[in-house]
Amino acid sequence: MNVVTSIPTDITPEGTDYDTVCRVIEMLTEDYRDQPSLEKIAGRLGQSPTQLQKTFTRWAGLSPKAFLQAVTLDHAKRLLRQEDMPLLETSFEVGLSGPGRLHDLFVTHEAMSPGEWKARGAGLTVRYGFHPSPFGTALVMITERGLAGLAFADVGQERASFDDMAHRWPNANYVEDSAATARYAARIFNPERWCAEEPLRIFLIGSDFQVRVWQALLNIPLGKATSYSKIADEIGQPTASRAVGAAVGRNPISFVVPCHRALGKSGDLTGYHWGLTRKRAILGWEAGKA
DNA sequence: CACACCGCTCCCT
DNA sequence: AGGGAGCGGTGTG
Repeated sequence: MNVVTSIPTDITPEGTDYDTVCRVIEMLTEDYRDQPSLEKIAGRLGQSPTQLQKTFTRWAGLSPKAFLQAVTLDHAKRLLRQEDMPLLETSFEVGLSGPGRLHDLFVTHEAMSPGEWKARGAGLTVRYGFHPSPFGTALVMITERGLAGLAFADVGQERASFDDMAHRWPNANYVEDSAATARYAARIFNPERWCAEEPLRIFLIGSDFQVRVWQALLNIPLGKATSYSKIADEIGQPTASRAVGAAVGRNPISFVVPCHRALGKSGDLTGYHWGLTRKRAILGWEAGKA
């Protein structure tokens, strides 16, 4: 791997909307037993309920109350119960990932060949950059064949996020190019720029099994969710739900490949590579877009 | 080959 | 609610 000279720190200003949302989520999950009221939460943040309302509206077009509802276990269970989940398109052909995604980010996907996968990124040039997002700092990685990586970093953890990603394709050549990646970030996190006519090109770098799991994730519409066991069914390996979980956890293109829409069968969130709080935030944000 | 490690699930207190 | 067993893919040696 090339030596990396440019890892910015602390590019996201403190006191952002996401920061506030995170703290609300954390308060709520800490003492979920005695559900603190909105007034109490606002008070603990040193804000008025009205201010909190404004923050959520700016962030996701959602009231705090609607957001809280969207991230409860009950709501997750309802998401899992729905029957209209599209079936997985089993072919590896390039094409739209699924029908009927009116408000969702459209993508076309291309997967690495098994030979390329074994090379662990040899001969691949990856350009990367850090950008602010509704969910904290995002690390965007692109190749000539499309978007290959999207990671998140907590404040001051930019280097750790980069290492996490770079170790996945250790033989690739990494070049800082935030001018190029900024265009991707701007589009990915702005729903007004999601359109079917010009789908976002993504490049799935993973094993055969992993790519099949990630393709299944692409079929989950915005505002919905599925379970690890359902994904296992869809890819034709109904007893492999645990392996599915591991593969979901290795998804290199967070958010765009919606691994946050995979939940435990009971509706538990069970895990997220970039932190459970972030998974809740993304699901809540999407509830405001669905 | 043999492990150990995982964003799982099910069954049993 | 929490523990244990069995599950399949992957990385390491």
